[in-house]
Amino acid sequence: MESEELRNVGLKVTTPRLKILGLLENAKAKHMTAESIYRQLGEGGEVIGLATVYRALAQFEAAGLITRHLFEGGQTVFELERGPHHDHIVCIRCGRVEEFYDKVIEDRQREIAEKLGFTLSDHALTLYGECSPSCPEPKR
Amino acid sequence: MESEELRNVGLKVTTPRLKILGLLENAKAKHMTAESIYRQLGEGGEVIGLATVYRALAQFEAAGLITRHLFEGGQTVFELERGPHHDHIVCIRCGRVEEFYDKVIEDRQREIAEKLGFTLSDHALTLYGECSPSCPEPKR
DNA sequence: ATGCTACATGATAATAATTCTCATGTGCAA
DNA sequence: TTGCACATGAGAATTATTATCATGTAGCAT
Repeated sequence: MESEELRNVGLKVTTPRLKILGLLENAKAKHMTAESIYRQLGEGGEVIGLATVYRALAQFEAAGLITRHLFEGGQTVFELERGPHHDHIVCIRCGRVEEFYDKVIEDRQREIAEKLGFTLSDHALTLYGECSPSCPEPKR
Repeated sequence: MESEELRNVGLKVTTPRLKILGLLENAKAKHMTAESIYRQLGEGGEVIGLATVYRALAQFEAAGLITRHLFEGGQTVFELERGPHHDHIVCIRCGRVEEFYDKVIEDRQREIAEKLGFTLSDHALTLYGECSPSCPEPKR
């Protein structure tokens, strides 16, 4: 249960945190902005302060429960850290996000960092393109 | 000459644009923020409105003269589009930026996009790590 | 169960980064 | 050289995010 997750990372189990975690688990969209989380909770009758949403997301990220992605266009999105690591490909027209994992790339990254004398701690790889020749306009 | 570059992409040759392009070419730091460009020009006696800096950078980017990178920590940096394509590795402690190019990764990206039905138009790959075990704190 | 205390929350102010507005200035083609 | 579309600068406006602070509460110790 979600309460467990919170306790495990040393965070108090509070209603706002449970709501936010719950939404991230059940929402149709896997990648959400702080704003969209705030809005959807509000629409669902769960009014939670925007500041609390930001705080919770920051804590979840620090605890490793979620990941933050800085996609182009200034949209900062959060995603539940579940399952294996993966990177993203974003459609520049409709905004659709697909995930992928490529062992070759992962390995090369580590090698490259090492060769340059860096201790790799993280990486951000996002591809951008059109998801189909007839992709419609953004939904924004 | 820089005037050429501007004319070639259909932009009028103006003093602010030349100054900004010139700074990007000669500055010690290869990756600069709008703010740092504004500040350095000001210190050099070339006072140019901050809004103009932002405008010029946006136009240069649209014209393909420069590239915009969204590194973690909220810093948006610009870099002259010169020489071959490359990606970056950023030190999470001191902020140092190194560049690298890896054909294997580049090729895989194209293959992955294709496999997912996307037409690749761009990508962002940035590695994060510590540049040395004894790296000092940020310089900010 | 009750109280205590550290931590959490919400409303709002504050910041930071970037974009917009608009009156004025200017590159450059005719 | 002149006209006009485009450029500029100063500051207002927006957007995204973080800080402040008075008040509420989870959860441990009674």
